[in-house]
Amino acid sequence: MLTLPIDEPDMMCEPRFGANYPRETLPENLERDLGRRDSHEEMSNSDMREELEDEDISEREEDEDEREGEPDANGLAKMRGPRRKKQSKGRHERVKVRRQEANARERSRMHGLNAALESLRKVVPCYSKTQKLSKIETLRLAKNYIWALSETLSAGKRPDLLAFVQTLCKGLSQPTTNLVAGCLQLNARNFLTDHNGDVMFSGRPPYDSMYPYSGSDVNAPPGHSSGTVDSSKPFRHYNYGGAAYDAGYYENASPEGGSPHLDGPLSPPMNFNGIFSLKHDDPSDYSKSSPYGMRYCGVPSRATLGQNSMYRASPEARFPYDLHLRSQPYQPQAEMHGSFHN
DNA sequence: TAGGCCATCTGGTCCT
DNA sequence: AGGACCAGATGGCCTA
Repeated sequence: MLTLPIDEPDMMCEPRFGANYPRETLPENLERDLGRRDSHEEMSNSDMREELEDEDISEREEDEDEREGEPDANGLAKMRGPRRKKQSKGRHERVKVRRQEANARERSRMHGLNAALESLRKVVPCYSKTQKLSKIETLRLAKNYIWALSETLSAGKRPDLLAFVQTLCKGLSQPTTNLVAGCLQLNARNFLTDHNGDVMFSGRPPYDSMYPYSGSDVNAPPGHSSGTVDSSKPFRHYNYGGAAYDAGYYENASPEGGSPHLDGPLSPPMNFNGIFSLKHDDPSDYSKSSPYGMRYCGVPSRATLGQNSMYRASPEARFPYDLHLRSQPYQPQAEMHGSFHN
């Protein structure tokens, strides 16, 4: 549907998207519009403007002030109301051309907006060329992603996968939630979206077999009663891999409610160089060097992820997620790149 | 076929 | 005056 290539330079940095398109690019669109006109068909824009200016001169003489001519109920001509200019052919054409120029500008502006949105798609999790997130879902996911990363930064600890994904999926539609789950090779049914759009944990985390709890009850994460999970409460955090995580790390976590850790003037903290090794590579290299292994993950279809989904985490599966601290070297990203390649 | 998503057109408003 | 921005309307395409 885009009529302009989406691989434009990063347009998110441009203050005004539409203004980014030079006027020289407009005639192509404009000509398309102008091609519908039944007159001036062989005329360039400049030619047309010149002609219209000429017409303006004669217009001033030609246009006559006109009062509402229709007679009223008594048969008398209406003499009140604003004077209306008679629309000469030239004036009508000029208005038409101006409208078409405005349409072309508006199209360009929207193309710029879409290009920026496309570049946003590429930097949020679960980018797929074959299955694009909708505009609204892209914005929601981006917001959640920023929020989750901010939380991670402010906590200064390795984030919990499921809680991170829950934050990512908050408010997203079920298909998008499935998409995120698929990208992360999680079972989407483990974090269901309730009627409020809140994502709730409703099952055993898929990686608990990979990262068993250090506690005695291996079936119940800290904060949950043995063997049962209260899905009405936010998913809490586990210990895995021998590392302890705050039970309240994402407590009250909500992208809607603002970060509880970001009350200061520097909100949100974006100390990329201090904690994360954030690289902004060309999208084509994400699969090789992205600090976030979720990028460029291929999802073959919009099919709902079920219990038998190919994305279901298996004990052999690696932690499909390598958001990590510099001070905490994590397993090589190369192990999982194959899974995420688009 | 209904609903979601999208591009485009259009008129209004605001700003320079 | 002209351009950017915005929101409503409309029609096309796709999918469940």
